[in-house]
Amino acid sequence: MSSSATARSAYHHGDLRNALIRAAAELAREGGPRSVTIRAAARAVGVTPTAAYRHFAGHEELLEATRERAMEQMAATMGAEVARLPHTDDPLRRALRNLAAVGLGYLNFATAEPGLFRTCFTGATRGPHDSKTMEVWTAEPFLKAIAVIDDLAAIGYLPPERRPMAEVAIWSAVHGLAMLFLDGPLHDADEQTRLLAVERSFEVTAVGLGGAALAPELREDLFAVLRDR
Amino acid sequence: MSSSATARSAYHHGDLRNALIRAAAELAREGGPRSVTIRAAARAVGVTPTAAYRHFAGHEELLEATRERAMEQMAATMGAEVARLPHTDDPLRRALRNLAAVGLGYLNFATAEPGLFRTCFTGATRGPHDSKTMEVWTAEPFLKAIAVIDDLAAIGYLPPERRPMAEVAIWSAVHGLAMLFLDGPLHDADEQTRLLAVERSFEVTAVGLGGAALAPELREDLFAVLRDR
DNA sequence: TGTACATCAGTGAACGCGCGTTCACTGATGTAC
DNA sequence: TGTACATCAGTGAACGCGCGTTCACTGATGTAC
Repeated sequence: MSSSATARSAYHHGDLRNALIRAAAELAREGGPRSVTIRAAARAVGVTPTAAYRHFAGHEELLEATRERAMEQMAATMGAEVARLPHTDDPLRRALRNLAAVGLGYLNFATAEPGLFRTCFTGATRGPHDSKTMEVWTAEPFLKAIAVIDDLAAIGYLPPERRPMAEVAIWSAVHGLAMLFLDGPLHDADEQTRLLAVERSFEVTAVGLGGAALAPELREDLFAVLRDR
Repeated sequence: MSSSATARSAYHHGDLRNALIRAAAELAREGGPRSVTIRAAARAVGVTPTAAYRHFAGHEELLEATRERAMEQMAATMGAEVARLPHTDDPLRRALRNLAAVGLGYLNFATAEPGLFRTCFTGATRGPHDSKTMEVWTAEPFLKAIAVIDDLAAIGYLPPERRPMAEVAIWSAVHGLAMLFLDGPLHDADEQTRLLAVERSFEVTAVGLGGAALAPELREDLFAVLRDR
């Protein structure tokens, strides 16, 4: 019985580290990264602050674990958006739909979970040469985006001379849009205005990458993906 | 003598409100918006924290004044970048150069003064219907950008059906790029990589807005603006 | 021109807050014999 | 199978910190007469 996860004694929690991370993520969800404190997390779990120091070196380590958890949830949202895409045999259409879905998932996560979204981008860069910095690109959400871009390159939509920094252009557009929704002038915009902003941003990016206007029929197909949130 | 600004008594400061804002801006410059506190600003000026309450209702009001000051400095950086543009009679070239210069000024400010840059986007949105929200668009930096876009529309580069949300697309691209430099994977990138990122982002946005590839000669002219930081 | 006095702009001390972190400790667990 | 004991994972109290804010106060200023 003592080894059972459900019937643990009150004194020995049994899974305190994960419980603290979960509590911290909930704090982040409600109040952003600033709300993530050792004391608050311990309080939520019903444990003494000191107990947390058995599992984390300090506050920063708890925050980092919370950040990773938030990243995972963001990747899941993005993945879900891609997964519900209708099937098509047209590789260009598929690649562009994927691009739209990935970006849409990013935006949906940002607006649905602003606290977690902000936590994703907190304390990522510490000292001048912290290894965390480059990790951002290797986090799951970004790997998803890069895979889509590779597809666009593979089918020739993105010619080799325009391949470099394509991820930067795409991520900038999407992340900047998210900031406009969260902290900027689009904060109180209605659904229609936001949709228009998403459509135009996506079109500008897609056209800018491809180098020519989208075929009207393709354009409509992609807008349909964006509308179907 | 008592009315002289230089020979004020030690007891009566004479310009404490502005002195506190200046001190707060310096704190923001060094440590971002989180470093802006009433106590620290008062300390820097050499005055009791209580004295600040003669000039500000509380901490939030000081932070807001600091934010406005940071915005002004950002607008000045952008304006300087536009001002040093070489003259040309070609209206399209001029409009696109202006766009490049405005964006470049934004990026230069972000990388040169990250603390102030972050302060610009802090606490901008309070409650659900705070009037501050919409003010972001009417702040000087954004008015500069909108004026440039209006020029692009006036000369026909931006046809009416693509005019809506053009400022969103542009601001997103530039702001997102700034975030990549500040907190993202481009944080430790060398000058050449950053320049490439700026060039590609600018090109993608310009092409996406215009709907067709840039003439090679025009493209080179704009890249020259970006290189000449 | 001189002076009484209202007003203005500061001081100094204190409050309560939540935080990160450390200390000596104790109850629970599981293993060696 | 039973028990002594090392180890593990918590408790409870306390520390110092900087913060926002308030209180009763006092020194400086300038204006009415």
